[in-house]
Amino acid sequence: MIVKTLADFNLKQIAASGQCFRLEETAPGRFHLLASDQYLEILDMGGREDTPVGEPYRTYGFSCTEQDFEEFWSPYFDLSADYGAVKRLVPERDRYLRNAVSFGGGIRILRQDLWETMVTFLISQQNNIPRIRRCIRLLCKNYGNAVTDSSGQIHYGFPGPDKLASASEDELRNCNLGYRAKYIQKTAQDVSDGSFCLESVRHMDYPAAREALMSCYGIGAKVADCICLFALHHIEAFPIDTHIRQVLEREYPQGFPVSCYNGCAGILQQYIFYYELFHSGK
DNA sequence: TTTCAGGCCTCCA
DNA sequence: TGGAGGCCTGAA
Repeated sequence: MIVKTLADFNLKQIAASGQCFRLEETAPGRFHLLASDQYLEILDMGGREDTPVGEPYRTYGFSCTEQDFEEFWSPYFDLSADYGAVKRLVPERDRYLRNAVSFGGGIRILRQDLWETMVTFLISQQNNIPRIRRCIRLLCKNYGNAVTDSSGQIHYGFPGPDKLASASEDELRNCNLGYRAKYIQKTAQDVSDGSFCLESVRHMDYPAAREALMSCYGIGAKVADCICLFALHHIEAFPIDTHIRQVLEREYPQGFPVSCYNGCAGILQQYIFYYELFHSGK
C-alpha cells in the first residue's frame, strides 16, 4: 500500500457525487473501485476540511504500486488539475455557489473509460443510484472478466462492446435493465460492428462529441453531457437533470453564468449537484 | 397504493 | 415540430 496526502480530494464526496457507480464505500473509510479491468482498494486515513475555501486535504492509502498510481490512477483521479483555481472563479456575491463549493470541495471529475461511461449513464436514466449499482454489478458478473484481488476475492471487470453485442435483449433484461436493455444492445452492436467509432469520438471537441453521442439509440442531451464530462473530460459540459433544473429555476432564474467559468462549468455543476443532494441545512 | 427517480423514444396532432 | 404518453422497477 502506498500513502498519499492530496489537496481538494475527498473520495467519500466523489463516490456520493454519482459520477462513478463502481466506486463504493464498503465500510467507514474503506473504498473499493473498479475501472475497466483495474481494481483498487483505498483507505481514508483522515484529513482537514476546515481550511479556507478550496484547500481541504486528506491522506489516503492506495493498494497499488507507485508506478501504477502515477501511470493510471493519478490521471484517472485528475490529480494534476488545480481545482482551487476553479473554485476561486466563483465570485463572493454568489453565496449559493460559494456554499456549494465549500461543501463539496473534495470532488474531482474522474477520467473514466468511454464505453463504460456510455453504458452506465444509459442505465442511469429514470433510475436511482442503488438500482444503477445493482444493474452494473449484474452486467459485469454476467459478461465481464473476473479480477482477483490480493485477498483472493473475485471482482468483475466491465464487459466490452463485443461481449454485450453478443447478448440478446432478453438476456440483458435479466440484468434488471428494463426498457434500457434495448438501448444498450443496439449501442453495443453499433460499436462492435464499427458503425459508431469510440476512438474518433475521443478526439472530437465537445460540440462534435455531444452530437455524435446523441446519434446513439437511447442517448439524449443529458446522458451525452454526462459522458462528455465524466469520460471525455470536456469540463465545459453542464448536464441538466431534474435536480439541476430545479436549482437553476430557484437560484439562477436569469440563467447560470456559464461564461464566467472559463470553460469549466461542468466542475461547478458537480459541486451544485452534490450540495443539493446532501446539504440538509438549507 | 401512488409517486418518482440523475430520460429517451415514439406517436400523433 | 412540439407535446403527451409509455417504459422497467423498487424505494419511500
